[in-house]
Amino acid sequence: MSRKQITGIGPAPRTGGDDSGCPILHVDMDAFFASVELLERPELRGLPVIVGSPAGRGVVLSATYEARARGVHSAMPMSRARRLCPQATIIPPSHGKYAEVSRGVMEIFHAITPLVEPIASDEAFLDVAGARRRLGSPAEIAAGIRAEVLERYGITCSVGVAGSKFIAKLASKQCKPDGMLVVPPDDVVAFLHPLPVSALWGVGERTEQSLVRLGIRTVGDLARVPVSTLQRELGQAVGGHLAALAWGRDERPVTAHVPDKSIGNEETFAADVDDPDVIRRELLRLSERVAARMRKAGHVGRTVSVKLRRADFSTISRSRTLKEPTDVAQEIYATACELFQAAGLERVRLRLVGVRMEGLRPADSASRQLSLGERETGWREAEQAMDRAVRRFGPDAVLPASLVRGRLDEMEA
DNA sequence: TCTGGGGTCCTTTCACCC
DNA sequence: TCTGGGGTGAAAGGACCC
Repeated sequence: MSRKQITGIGPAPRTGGDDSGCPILHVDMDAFFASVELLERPELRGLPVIVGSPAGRGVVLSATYEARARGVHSAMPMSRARRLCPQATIIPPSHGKYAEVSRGVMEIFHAITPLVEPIASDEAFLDVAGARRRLGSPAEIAAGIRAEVLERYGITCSVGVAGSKFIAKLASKQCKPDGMLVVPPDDVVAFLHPLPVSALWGVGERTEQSLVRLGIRTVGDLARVPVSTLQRELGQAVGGHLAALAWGRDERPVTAHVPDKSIGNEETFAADVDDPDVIRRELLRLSERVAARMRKAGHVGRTVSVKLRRADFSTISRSRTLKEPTDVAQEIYATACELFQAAGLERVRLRLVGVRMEGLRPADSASRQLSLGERETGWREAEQAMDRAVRRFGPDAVLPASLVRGRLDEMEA
C-alpha cells in the first residue's frame, strides 16, 4: 500500500545473490485491500478495481495493478481516480476483513521468528537470523513465506531480503508485485545510487523539492554532498539521517514491541461545519472513542490534543498537558472543548476535527491522585460499565445523551 | 486535482528554573 | 538588582509514513 511511486531507474529485479549477510526481510502484501476484496469477487480479477469510499470526500485506499496502470494510486482523491479510470469497479472498504487476513499473515511470520515488527496491516520486518538452522537461508525462508501466504489466503506478497531494514524495504518495492529481491551487502551501493532521492524513506514531496533545488536527483547525487550541507538545508536530524541512508547505513534493529505513543481519532465532515454545537458533539464522540481505545489497551495519557482543519485545508492544533494522566472520556472532552474555545474558531467553517491523547503510559503504572473534592466513584467507573455493556451488546449499546439527541436529529433529517 | 485516518518524528519558539 | 545562558519541557506546526 505504499503511496510512493518509484519511477525508476533501478536495476532489474533479481532473485539470486548471496543472502548470507541478509537476515532482514521486508514482507509487503501486493495491493492488499484490493486483493482481499478480489477473494470474494473473483469475477473482477484482471480488471481495474479501486477500494475507497464511493461517495463524499474520500481518497483511494488501494487499487489493483490494472487501475494503477491508468495512473490511479493510494491517497489520490476518489474524484480524480474516477476521472482517470471511469471503468473501474469501486468497492467501499471493509476494514474488519483486512484486519482478519492481516492477523493471519502476521501469525505466519511469528511461526518463523519472534522478531516481527509490523509497520502497517499489510507489511512487516522480520529478523530471521535465528531461524536459519531450522528453516534455511533467508531467501529460502522468504520463498516459504510467499508460498504459505498464497496457499492460505490466496493473495500474493513481495519480499525484500537484505542486511538492513531500509534496504530490505526498498528491495521489496523494487520487485513488486509478486516478487523477491535479495540485495547482498556488497551490492548495496550499486543498488541504491541510481534510485531517485524520492525512493528514500523520509523524502517526501517537500524534501524532494529542496533536494532538486540543490541539483540532487538520485541517491548517488545525495551521497556525494557533504553532511554539513544537507544538515544546513534540511535540518540536523533529517540531513544526518539521509546522508547515512545514501550509503546504505541503517543500524535500526527489528523491534518486536514498539509501545504506543499516542492514540487519536479524527473525522472529516461530509460538508464543512460552522455550528459550534455540532463541533462539540463531534468532540464528545471522538473523546469517547479515544478513551475507550485507551482503556482497552490499558493506557492512560497526560496530553490532550485537538486538531481543527478549516475549509481551506489549513490546520491548527492545540494541546494541554493535564496534572494527572487519564483514560476518562469526560475529562478528555472537557479539555478538548476548552481548547476548541480558546482557538477562537467557533464560527469558522471546519472540515475536520480530531482528538488525540499523547504521553501514554500503562494504566497500572499511574498512581492516580484524587483532586480536591473529586468523588472516588465517578466517570471512570461509569465508563468502565459502558465498556462492559458495549462488549456484551455492541457498540451502540450505551451513548451519552447528547449523542443520542444528535442521532435522533439525523434520523429526523 | 483537491486532498482520509491512523500514526511518528523533527524543528522552532517560548516559558521557566537555576 | 540586572542580565545572560544552559537545560528542560510544553506547545505548535509541519513533513512524512502506510
